[in-house]
Parts: sequence; structure tokens; C-alpha cells
Amino acid sequence: MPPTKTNLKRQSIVKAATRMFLTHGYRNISMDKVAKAAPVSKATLYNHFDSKNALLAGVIAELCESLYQTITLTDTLENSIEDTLNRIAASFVELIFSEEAIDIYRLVIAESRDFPELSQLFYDVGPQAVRKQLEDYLQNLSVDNGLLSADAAFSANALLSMLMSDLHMQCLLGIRPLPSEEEKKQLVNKVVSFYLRGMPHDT
Amino acid sequence: MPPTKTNLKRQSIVKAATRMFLTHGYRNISMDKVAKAAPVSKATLYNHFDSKNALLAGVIAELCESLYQTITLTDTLENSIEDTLNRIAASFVELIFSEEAIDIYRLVIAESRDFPELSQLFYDVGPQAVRKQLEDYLQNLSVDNGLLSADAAFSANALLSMLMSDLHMQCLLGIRPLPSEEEKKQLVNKVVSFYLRGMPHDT
DNA sequence: GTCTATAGATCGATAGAC
DNA sequence: GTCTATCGATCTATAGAC
Repeated sequence: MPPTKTNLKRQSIVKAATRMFLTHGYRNISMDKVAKAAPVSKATLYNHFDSKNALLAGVIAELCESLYQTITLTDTLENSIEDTLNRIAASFVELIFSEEAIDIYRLVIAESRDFPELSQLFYDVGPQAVRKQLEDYLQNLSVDNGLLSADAAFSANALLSMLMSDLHMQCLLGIRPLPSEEEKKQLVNKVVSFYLRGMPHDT
Repeated sequence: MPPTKTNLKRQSIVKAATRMFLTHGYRNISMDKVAKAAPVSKATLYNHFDSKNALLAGVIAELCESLYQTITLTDTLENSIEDTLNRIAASFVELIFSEEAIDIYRLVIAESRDFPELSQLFYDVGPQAVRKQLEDYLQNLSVDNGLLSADAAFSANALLSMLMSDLHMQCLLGIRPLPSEEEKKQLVNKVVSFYLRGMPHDT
């Protein structure tokens, strides 16, 4: 896709709409405001997106694409279980407690009744992708070492849920700031060590 | 407060607004629609609530009050730890996977940017109240039996977080139906047994 | 494709009669 | 207190000139 003048306008529109939707919510942002911020005329805006709903769909789609690229860079080195879980946990915590991830989650939840397909998209490329990755790792671990029970799905959910804790709820509700690097580090350490004790094992 | 005609009107307004805000979201419901559904005239509506924002605040306040009454009925019998945790877990799961609780949570999140004080109210009388109750129980347990580490707050969070699992996220996103009684029962059993293994203990 | 100007509907909130 | 009627602002979306 060559950077024609039209495509540049489109990028400008999506960029402005993304920022405003994430910051102030879909319902609070009018097409006038998006056009003004892009900056393009409203006719140009409607030339690229048939409706405000279509604009939201485009915004969410691009956000999910970049979200997915952020996620998939966790490697599966041959370290100890504890080290690997710590790395996965740390990258997960880093992801979900980012300003952007919180904003996307809030936006998708707010519009989930009117746009369930966007919720599904977000869930598949975000939480579900991470969960699946961890589940596969735990499943292989079970086969190789006989360390885990057969229920790798439950184990993966348990770990990720504890990493969210109620910190994530508070951030989502906007009643506390995002955790500091130190807080995130402590959270990961506590959860992983708790988790390892709870894992079924032979000894 | 006697059931005067005015109070009945007010109740009717709050009831209608509650149902419509929870079902369709605050931004999608106009004061005209609330008045029509109550049914009262718009002037009467504004006589009881100075603004649409004030109406939302009233609705959330009443919802939180009834939410809190639903929560505080967990008793602290002198049963085994496993039994007690199972009962607390079951009542928590029953609460958070109710249609109404999901709707309130979604509404509060959607409006958290514009009404952080409502988010705070919801958190205090809902999640925080349950968490505090469980934390106190675990704290006493620690003192009495020497069973737990000093960090009762972390332990309480871990249990409640696992009980939410990603089931709660999916329900919040509206991409799956509420869990059946059987699914909730299995979730509680799995989580509590996993949790008990992870608890620090002497043996 | 992009612009200005505007249509048509609906919003939150209010005035004045009873 | 409650009603009908309406104001001014703002919304999504479109028409027509260039």
C-alpha cells in the first residue's frame, strides 16, 4: 500500500479517532471532533468510513493488530520452570498494566453490548492468545516432566488471574494509578512462588 | 419515609432508569426515554433529579446499597478451613456471575472516566467489602493456627482472582453466557483445592 | 477526493399553565 | 408537584461546488 495522499488522510483519521475514543470514550466523541482533530473535513471522513460505527470497528481492528504483535514476542527458552514462568508473568503484567491496554479494555467493555464482535476480536488476539501460549507451555511441561495435572487450561487461567489481582480492577475503574515497576515486580514474584507451591507435583 | 405519591414517583423513576442504564448503557438512554418509561413527565423527572448525572449517581448509589446487603450475609461458622473457604468462594461466585452484578460492573467501568466517585463507591461496597471479609478471616486463621504467612491481603486477592478466572472477563465482554450452576460448582472446587495446596503450611 | 454548508433528528434542560 | 410545549445546542449523515 503506497503512501498516497488518501492513505495518509486515512491514517490521520484513524490515529486521531483512536486517541480520542480511548481517552474520552466512543459516545463522547462526535464525528465533528474526529474530523477537526484529524484534521480533515467531515465529508472526507465519511468517504473513508461509511459510519461512526465503521470507524470504531476500524480503530479497534488496528488496535488489536498492534496488541497482538506486542504479545507474541515471548520466547520459550530452555530455562528452569520458575525462570520461564517468571518471564511470562512479567511480560503479561507489563502488558495488562499499560495505559493503552487499560484504555482498550475499558472501551471494548463499554461498547460490548452494541458491538459484541469487537469484544470477541479483542479477546481472541489479547487475553486468549496469551492464555493459549501459557497453556501450551504447561501442557508440554506436563508431558515432559509429569509435573502437572492434566488440566493445563485451569492452571494457565489460575496464574493469569492472580497476576491481574484486584490491581487490574482498580486501574480499570480509574481509582488508583498504574502500578510502579517495583509493585509489578513484587506482584510477579509473589504470584509465581505461590503458584509453584500450588502446582501438583510428585515430591 | 412514608410512601407519599411523590416518593412513589421517585421510586418509579429510579426503577426505570436503573433497568435502562444497566441494559443499554448510560449514554444510550435519554431523559425522554426515562420519563416515558417511568412513566412521568420530564418536568417531574427534573424535579426529582437536578440533572442526568445526578440521576446516574442516584441509580448507582441504590444499586450499591442493595449490592452490599447481598454480600454481608456470609457467616463465619466454626467449620473446617476447607468448608469455610468453599462457602465463601461459592457465595462470591454466585454474586459476581449474576446478571445484575455484571451489568453494574460494565456500567461503572464505562463511566469511570467521567464519574470516578461512582467507581470508588462500587469498589468499596462490592469487591473491597468481600476482600476485606476474607482477609480478616485469613488473618485470624493465621493467628490461631499458624497456618498462613503474614500476607493475608495477598492470599485473599489470590483466591478471589482465581474465582473470577477469565470466565468473568468473557461474561463482562458479553461473548459467552453466564456459567451454569454446574460450571460454578466445578470452578469453586478446583480453585479452593488448588488454593489450599498453595497456602504456606508447616507440614 | 476534498471542501463548505446544511438537513433532520435528538439531546439535556426549562418556562409557564394548572 | 405535575403537566405540555419548546428552546438552543449538538448529533449523524448528506448535498453540491470545485
